[in-house]
Amino acid sequence: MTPMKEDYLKIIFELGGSHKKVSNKDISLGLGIAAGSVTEMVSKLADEQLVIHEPYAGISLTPKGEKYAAELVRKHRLWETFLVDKLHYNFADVHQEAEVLEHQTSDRLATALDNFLQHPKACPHGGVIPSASGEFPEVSRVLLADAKDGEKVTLERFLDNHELLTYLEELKLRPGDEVTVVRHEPFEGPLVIKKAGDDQPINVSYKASHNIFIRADK
Amino acid sequence: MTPMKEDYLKIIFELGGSHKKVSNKDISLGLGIAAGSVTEMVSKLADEQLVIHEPYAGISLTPKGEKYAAELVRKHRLWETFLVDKLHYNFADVHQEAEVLEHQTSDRLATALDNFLQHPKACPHGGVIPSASGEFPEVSRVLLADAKDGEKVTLERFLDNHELLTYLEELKLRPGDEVTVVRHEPFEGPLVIKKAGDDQPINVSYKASHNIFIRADK
DNA sequence: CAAAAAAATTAGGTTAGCCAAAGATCGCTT
DNA sequence: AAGCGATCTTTGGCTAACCTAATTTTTTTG
Repeated sequence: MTPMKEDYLKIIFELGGSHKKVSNKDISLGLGIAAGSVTEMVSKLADEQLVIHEPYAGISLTPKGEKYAAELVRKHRLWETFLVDKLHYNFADVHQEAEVLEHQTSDRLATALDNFLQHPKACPHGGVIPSASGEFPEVSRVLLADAKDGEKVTLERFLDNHELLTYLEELKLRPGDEVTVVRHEPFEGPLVIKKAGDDQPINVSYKASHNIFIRADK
Repeated sequence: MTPMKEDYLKIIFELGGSHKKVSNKDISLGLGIAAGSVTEMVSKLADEQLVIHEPYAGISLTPKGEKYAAELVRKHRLWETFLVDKLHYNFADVHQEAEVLEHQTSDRLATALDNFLQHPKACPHGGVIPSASGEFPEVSRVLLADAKDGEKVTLERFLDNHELLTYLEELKLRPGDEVTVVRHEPFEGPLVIKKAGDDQPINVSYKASHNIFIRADK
């Protein structure tokens, strides 16, 4: 298994999990790799029984592929937690470091890290950390962008992207925050929200609102 | 810079430092790569001014190459220290993990690790950790094997080899230990030593005594 | 000191992963 | 239901590292 194959598995996992099929284009855009190259790599992963590829229809992980991807996500998020909790990195900056370390992390090292960090449940931007055997609880796939005006929701998880996290750090938004959706501005304009207990509304860019997952407050 | 180029720099550093020229064959054997491939890679490194290659004569590091190699050694040894001190790895097992992590370690991460570890001077088996700028003090090249009977010395550094380190761990010997040499058994027999404050003598195999560097106690 | 042995270099070929561009397929809109 | 645009696959080509085999240079030795 090479780092690039691992990146493909991870992005399929993140974009679709086991349920949803992912398109070639999603992967192409997500990894910044030409569509033709994606087709080629996906067919290699299919040969290894890690994904199922139905040409023109979509790509999804096999159970084996999903387990592998979850272990990678686990390693990634353990590193992020380490960097923030122990090395005092700021939470927007950990992704790049973790992105390369995850590919070089043995299972033994992941276990040792997990012990050292005292078995964290989630990484700094809200992603659940899968177990050593690749199990992970169901997670929200509902976008902030899709919340109705007036709805009250909790921010669960931010996509792990440097610009996004920097932006959200500036807006003082963190996983776990409770917010009320005020309105959706037209023409891909910002989403206006209010943090619980806060008077000032916050404008969240259209793009950012598609990179934040929420859980509806009961 | 790719991981493989880094491995070439490191082995040239370890086999020859700045003083000695290293042969194509040394590198070929050390990395397990065919001689022809070594020639090819060395000429790329020469293009980048990291090594000087005089065909048929030998290969040596430029100051730039030496600095780069020392930074890699620094990263390697910081990881080893982390694994032993924080993750409670046993000191014979850290080399392989560090070997891969070192290539994925940004300068920023190395600095953060160094702070977290409180600026260790040496790795778990006694190797000096170069500074962030690639400087490193002169190091003992005196073998335990060459100490005189009755001499009192400090163990400074063990070669980074898994079998050796496992053996020394069983003997409960560590860098920094003060020992008195009792006698050299003949016919490549063991070296008998006593640890300071210990009554039991310890037998150190002939071969191991040639892989341990010492500093004479004043 | 020439011939054989050893070491290094050059040459030709492979694989993994990438790209751009051409060609195939799908599906939406009219 | 037909065409057009979007998406996907195929094709041909590139680069980094590797290999083996052939050749060249250096060193050793009879």
